[in-house]
Amino acid sequence: MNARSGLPPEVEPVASVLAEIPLFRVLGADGIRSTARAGVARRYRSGQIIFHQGDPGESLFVLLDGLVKVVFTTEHGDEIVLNMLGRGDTFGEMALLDGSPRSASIVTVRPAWVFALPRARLLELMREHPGLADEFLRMLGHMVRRLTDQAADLAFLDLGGRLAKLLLQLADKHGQADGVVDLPGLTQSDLAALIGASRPAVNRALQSLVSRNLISVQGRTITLLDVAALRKRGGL
Amino acid sequence: MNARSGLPPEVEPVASVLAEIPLFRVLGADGIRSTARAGVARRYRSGQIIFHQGDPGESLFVLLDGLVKVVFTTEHGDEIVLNMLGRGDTFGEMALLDGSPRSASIVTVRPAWVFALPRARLLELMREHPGLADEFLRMLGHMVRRLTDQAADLAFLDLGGRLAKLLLQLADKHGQADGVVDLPGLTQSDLAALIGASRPAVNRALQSLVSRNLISVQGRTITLLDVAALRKRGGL
DNA sequence: TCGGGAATGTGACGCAGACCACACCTTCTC
DNA sequence: GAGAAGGTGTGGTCTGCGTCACATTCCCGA
Repeated sequence: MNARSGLPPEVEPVASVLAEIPLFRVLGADGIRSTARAGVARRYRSGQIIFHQGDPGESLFVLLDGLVKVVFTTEHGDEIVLNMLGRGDTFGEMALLDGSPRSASIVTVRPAWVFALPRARLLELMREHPGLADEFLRMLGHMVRRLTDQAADLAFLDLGGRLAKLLLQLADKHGQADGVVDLPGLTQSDLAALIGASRPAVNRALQSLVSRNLISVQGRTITLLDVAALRKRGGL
Repeated sequence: MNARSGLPPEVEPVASVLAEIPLFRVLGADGIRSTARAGVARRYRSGQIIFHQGDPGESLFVLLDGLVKVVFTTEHGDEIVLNMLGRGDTFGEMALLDGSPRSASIVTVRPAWVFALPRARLLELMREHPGLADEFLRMLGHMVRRLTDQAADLAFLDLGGRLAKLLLQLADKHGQADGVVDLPGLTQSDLAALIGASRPAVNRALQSLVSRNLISVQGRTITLLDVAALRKRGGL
C-alpha cells in the first residue's frame, strides 16, 4: 500500500489549512468545515505518484503540505516538469472541467499531505457558493498565463536565462525570505525538466552563475546572492 | 478609423454563425438570437489589430469569419504566435475571467468579421444558462492542454518536427479536405513565430519536406502529400 | 557504520539552428 | 503599369547545448 488512509477524518487540521487558501476562503468557516468533511486526506512519501497522466480523474486535490511536481510525459517517454506545487496549491483541476483523463502526473518530491475532494462535491459547493466558481476561473486564467509564459521562455530565453528565471520563481514560491532555496529532493534533473534542458547543461549553467557570484550552492541548497542580476539574466 | 461600425445590427446573420458554435448552441435558438442582439459585429481588414496585449478587456470575441493570429509579445519585442483562429473560434476569454489586461494581441491575417459580447452580458447569459458556463470551462481546459502540448513540443521536438506537426494542425483546422493548406496572408515569418524558430530556418525546413515529397509548395499554398510521414516526423 | 546507487561535476565532440547578408521575386499601392 | 515594400530562397559563420562518457561525491538504507 502506497498511502495511509486518511481515517479517522482529521477534519480540524484539514479545515485550518483550507482556510489559508484563497480559493476556499470564499466558503466561509462553515463551508470550509463541511468541505473538509466531504473529502479524504492522505499522506504520501517522497517519490510516490499521486496520480498518473491518463488516469480517469474524479477529484480535485489540495496539497495541504509538502512538495510535488507536475510531470507531463510524451509518448516517447520524455518528461517535462510543468510546475512545482507547495502547501495550499491545488491540482487535478483539469480533468474536472471536462471529465477527460488526467493531463499530467503528480509525483511527490517531499513527503506530502494531500486532500482529495470528489468532483460531485465540488460542483455542489460551486452551486451553493458562486464565488467559488469565480475563484476557480481566476485560477485557470492564472494557469493559462503561466503556460503562455513558459512557452515564450522556451522560445526566446537561452538555458541560462530560463534557469535564472526558474530560481527566482522557486525562491519566491517555495524559498525562504532571504533568497535561500532549499528544496530537499529537488535534483538537478528536476531543474532540467523544468526548463526543458539536459541535466549536464543545467549543472554547467549553475556553475556559471556561481562563478559570477549570482548564486551560491552548498549541497542541495541554493542561495540567491544577486537578485537584480538574476532578474536581468532571466529577461525581467 | 480602422473598423466600420457594426450598425445596423445584422442580427440574423450573426445568429446563424453563432448557432454553428458548440459554445453557444446550449443557449437554444432564442438565446442565440438575444445574444446576437447583445453584442456588436465589426469587420476588419488584413493586418489590423483587434486588441493589444495589455489593453483592458471587457468583451468576449467571436470570430464570425476570417482568420486571426494570437500574438504574445515579450518585453523585448520578440513575438510568438500562440494560435491561429478561424470561423467560429472565440478569443479574449482570458481577460474576462479575472478582469486582468489582455494577455495577448489579436491580429487579423485575413479580413475578419468579429462579434464582441460585453462581459456583463456574458455573465448574465451564464447565470441563465448554466450549460454555457460548463462549455466555457471545457474550452479553457482545452486551451490549457494545447498550451501544455506547445511547451512540450518546444522542449522535445526539433524544428522540422514542430513544423510538420504545425502543418498537420493547420490542415486539420483551417485547410481543405484534401490536405491543401492555402492560407493567404500567412507568411513564413508567421509559421516561424508559431513554432518558435527563425524565418530562414523555417524556409529550409519546408524545402527539406518538399525534397522528401512530404509536402508541395506553390506560392503560399502548401499541400500535404504524405500525412503519415508528417505525423511521424511530428512525433505522433 | 558501511556499502552501493544515485546525484553531481567535467571533458570532448558534433550539429542544429540562430544570426547576418544578400539576391530574386511577388504583391500591393498609387 | 511602374515603383516600392515586403516575402522568399540560400549561403556562410558561429555557438549553445545535446549526447556520450567518466570520475567523484553524496546520501540513504540495511
